[in-house]
Amino acid sequence: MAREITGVLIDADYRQKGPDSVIRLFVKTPEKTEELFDPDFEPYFYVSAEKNEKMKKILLEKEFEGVKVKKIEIVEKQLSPNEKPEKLLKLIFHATFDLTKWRDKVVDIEGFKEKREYDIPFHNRYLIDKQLEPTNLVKIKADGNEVLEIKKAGEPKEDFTMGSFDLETYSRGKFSDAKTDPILTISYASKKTEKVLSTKKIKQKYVQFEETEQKMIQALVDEIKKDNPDFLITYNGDSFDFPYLKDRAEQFKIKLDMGLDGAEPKAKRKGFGSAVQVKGRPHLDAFQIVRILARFQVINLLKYDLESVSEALLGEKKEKIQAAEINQIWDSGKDLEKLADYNIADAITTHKLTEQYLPLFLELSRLVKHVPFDSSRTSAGQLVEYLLMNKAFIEGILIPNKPFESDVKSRDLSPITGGYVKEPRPGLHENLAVLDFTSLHPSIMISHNISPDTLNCGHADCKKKNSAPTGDYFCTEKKGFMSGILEELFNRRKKLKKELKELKKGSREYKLIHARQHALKIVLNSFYGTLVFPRFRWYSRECGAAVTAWSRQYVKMISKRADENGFESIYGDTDSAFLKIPENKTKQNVKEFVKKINSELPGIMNLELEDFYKRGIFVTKESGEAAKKRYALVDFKGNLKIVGFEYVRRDWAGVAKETQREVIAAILDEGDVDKAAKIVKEKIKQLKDGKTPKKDLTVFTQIRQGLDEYKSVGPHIAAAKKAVEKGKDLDSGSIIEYIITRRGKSISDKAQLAEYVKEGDYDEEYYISNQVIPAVIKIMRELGYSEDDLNHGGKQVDLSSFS
DNA sequence: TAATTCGCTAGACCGA
DNA sequence: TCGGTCTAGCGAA
Repeated sequence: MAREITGVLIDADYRQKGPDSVIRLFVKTPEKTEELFDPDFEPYFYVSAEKNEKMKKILLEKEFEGVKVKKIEIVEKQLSPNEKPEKLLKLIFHATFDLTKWRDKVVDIEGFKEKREYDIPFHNRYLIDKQLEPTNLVKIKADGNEVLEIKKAGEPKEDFTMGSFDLETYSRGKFSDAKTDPILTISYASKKTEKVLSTKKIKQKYVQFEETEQKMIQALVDEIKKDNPDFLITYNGDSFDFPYLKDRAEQFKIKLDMGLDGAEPKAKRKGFGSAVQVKGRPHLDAFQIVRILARFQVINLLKYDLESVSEALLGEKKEKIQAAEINQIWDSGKDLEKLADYNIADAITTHKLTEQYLPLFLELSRLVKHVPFDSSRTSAGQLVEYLLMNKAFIEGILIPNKPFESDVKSRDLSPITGGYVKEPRPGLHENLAVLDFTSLHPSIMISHNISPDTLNCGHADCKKKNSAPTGDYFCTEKKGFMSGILEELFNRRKKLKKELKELKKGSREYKLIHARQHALKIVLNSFYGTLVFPRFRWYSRECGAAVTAWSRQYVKMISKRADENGFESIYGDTDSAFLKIPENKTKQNVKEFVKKINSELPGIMNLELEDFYKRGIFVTKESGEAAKKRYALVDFKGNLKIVGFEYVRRDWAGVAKETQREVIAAILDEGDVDKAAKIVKEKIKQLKDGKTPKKDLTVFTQIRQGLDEYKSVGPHIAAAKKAVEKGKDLDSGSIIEYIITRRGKSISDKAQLAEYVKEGDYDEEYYISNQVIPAVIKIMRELGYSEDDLNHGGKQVDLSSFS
């Protein structure tokens, strides 16, 4: 009996049914989430040959490791945007692993020219070919659970539900080992319930006592099934909670059938690590989400444990309980309440965190046709690649292959020249205006129609009108494949931003549209970088080089024009110009200047007045040249903007960073150099007196290689190695928090993990000479102070003589 | 199988 | 013990 289903497409994968790989969909309807199969969709890839008919005959007979092709169609496709459609073979298979076998062997057949689209994951292939948008509605005609017809059907009105869980484990040795160490408590949180399962009795109302660990794990599974959330959320569940839970469950022979079809969580290789999938009830790892946000520079934190993230993103302070303390609480049976509170807080925080960012990832899913499981673990490359793959499919153009390793290597060896950074005029400046280009790289690509397929089109007119400073030029007659999609995305975002102004902040609609434009922003900003990413399918060195060459030309032009117009251009970095407004010029003059420039810029390119500033300082390096990418500004409301300096770096001690900030504030905002000197002297005195607290002495540095791979062992590596000997679990990726103590010869010798250091145990000489003084001296020097002046006597300098 | 290049700085390393 | 060079990390855009 045929029936019609309308619901939200929440997940997609495939199952093996006999010889066939069959697409499986999870569709959430108002009643329940349905598991459906689409048996009509088959794995395929393309082959072009010298003689198609002949090749077809040969291949139909062929058998590789006992596997034959299911059927072969002859289709017409463009091999690239500029080529005429031509005939080629579409090899269709029963199963994905048949395809995998064939794609390697088929290259050896005589007459073979090329293979294409042989490495698109089956579920993604399906979503593209059927033009479906995960997390949006689909309308399905089905016979039982078999899909007869499926198409997209707009946006859902309902929000998704989430359930998060978190484990607390015992550590018999140095750290928890699932082979021997039990799970102590498990928290679970959703909109409907908050509870902690525990094998010890704890008095809070939300704690549910279970006699054994086995029963506790079973209770978690039951809880998830009962609560039935759309998504399952963890913080670092990909690497810790799920692998641990699976290991323990196996030992107790418990089936973790928390998936919708009764399936157990399954680890899947993904990027550098692995991701854990729960079928039909997608598992989203909030830690992965946070990492992506960090990569896209949506957030920037000292470290990414749940406590730091909670405070920074939710504004909620959360106390961390160390593994040793968990053991102690458990063994003594004292303070079990504290452990339960901690455990439930983890689940609740994880839930809130995901709630905040889920809309963004849902929009990314819709935009690039990724299931949420994938979009929540994506990369810039993937986002752009899938957008282009989708466009290629729609236009009947074949997707380019991924490059060979040899190509990747050679591409790696010839980087392009990047943006232009003007050497600043060092010193203190008054009355500044900062101008910058809005979305410089995308706007250049759109305005100059930069795309691999418009490159050097052969038209004399295009060469005359649209040549990059590199000598390459781009077609002005035909819209480019890449620049075309960029323009479309750009216009969509522009429209959304306009809509946003009409909406009430905080409303559901506002959040939705905001997330949508944010998703577009992330993708728009990713295009240029992928162009020169060696593994990118649409890599084009010429296009990338043209973008930056034009960017250098434009930013230099602004600087020059500013000078010609009676301003003084003092600095600029990639897309900006810093102007000093002289006595005889006004803010209005700056605005007029910007307007004039904009009337001359091509296409959608736009110069923006970022802001006016009362004062700014640029400093001199040891070499005597002015330092780029380091400056501080103060606006007319007294707000400081500190860029590049130690203050914004996590690998400097808080005492140095804070002193630097206060010095900058005294000088820029109050114009009081002597106050700045006093601040420094006071901090030095505190250091000498041993009064500076640990937290202001801690330096954060990430380990970025294996501990044994380092040629040069810096303080963070030395501290980490010592800690590993004591049993800490530290490796590539860990962020080391260390302090320079008094014991040892070199700085590395003296470095110890902050958690092992007692208050007051620090090398004050190091913190004075290697932290505080270097952080402030460059700034003070611009105003006539020397290191001696700071360490010893006072010196009176009048600020007015420097401005 | 993590988008790019430009730039600054500290501290180890190494040979004289 | 010194001074130059190299390794390493992080930030700007």
